[in-house]
Amino acid sequence: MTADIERLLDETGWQLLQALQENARLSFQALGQRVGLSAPAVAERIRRMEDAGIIKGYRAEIDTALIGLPITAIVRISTPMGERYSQFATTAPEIAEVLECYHVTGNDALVMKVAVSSVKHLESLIDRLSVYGQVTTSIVLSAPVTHRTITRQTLQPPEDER
Amino acid sequence: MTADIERLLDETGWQLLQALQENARLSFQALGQRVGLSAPAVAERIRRMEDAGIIKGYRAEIDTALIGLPITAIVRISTPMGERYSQFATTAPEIAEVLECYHVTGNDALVMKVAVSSVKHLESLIDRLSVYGQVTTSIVLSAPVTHRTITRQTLQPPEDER
DNA sequence: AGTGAAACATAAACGGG
DNA sequence: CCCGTTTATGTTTCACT
Repeated sequence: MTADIERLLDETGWQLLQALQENARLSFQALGQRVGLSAPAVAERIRRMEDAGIIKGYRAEIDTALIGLPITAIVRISTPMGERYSQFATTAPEIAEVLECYHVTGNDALVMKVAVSSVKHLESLIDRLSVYGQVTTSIVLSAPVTHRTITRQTLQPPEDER
Repeated sequence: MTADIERLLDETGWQLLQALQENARLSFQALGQRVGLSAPAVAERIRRMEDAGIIKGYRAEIDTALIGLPITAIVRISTPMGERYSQFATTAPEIAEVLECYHVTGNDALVMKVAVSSVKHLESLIDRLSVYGQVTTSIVLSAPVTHRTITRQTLQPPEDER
């Protein structure tokens, strides 16, 4: 963490980040009231956090189940893939059903979160993915945590665990 | 998908959803220009999508690596957990490092995405989690896809796969 | 469901401390 | 680095279609 970024993350910076994680459409004025700053001051701080790359963007969160994608699954692709990995890294973004994709250590080279409209749709997706390695599919039953808000606290493991 | 919701998801509705997934801070006026509607009309449509639950919220996306959480990992907890699962479902939201947590089918009862500040921090987290079952940890090396924008197309598997 | 205009609120730009 | 003011934009309400 550069000194540059550390300077932005004082108490006020964290309060702004937290507020924007909870509701990204809050006005600068509303944000200012929460943190005790004027709207222009807030606007400047947020612009700097955007420029520094701390804030990567603002996104509406959509209920996939409600709009016709009732099944969410975690799909892992294991098997040594060799050069097929770099190929997959470029094709993954083109598979519409893949909401998230991670290249990870360990036996499973790839872990993905996917959303599909039916079991048949899931089957066809698995077929398409099995070209790249052995596919393991786990259907999501429930999600106790979806998008945890990151706070200053998240960074602070207990004293003896840093 | 109820008829109620289907009515909101015409061409314009999808365009608005897409725009808000890309930039949740766009003004109603700016959105209106994109979709060829007046600002009040856009405000109404969005309010209805919020009320229907299609839009669950608006969140700032934070770069975890930049703010002191350089390690992201996918953690799975396997092992039959029996009644310990329901216990975990309530404690998971209290573990600050857990960004997402899913209860899934298959051998691994739980899949989580976590962010930590160091290897030592990761170790301590794994220790805390191992109470609930056998823990498998995969460190994220890269993320070819992080938050895919859901479009109408996502819903439309090829003809013979519906 | 959508428009256009008016009243109101918020944002951006700029100067001052 | 923050505040306050001014000018430009954006939001909301409402009468009308």
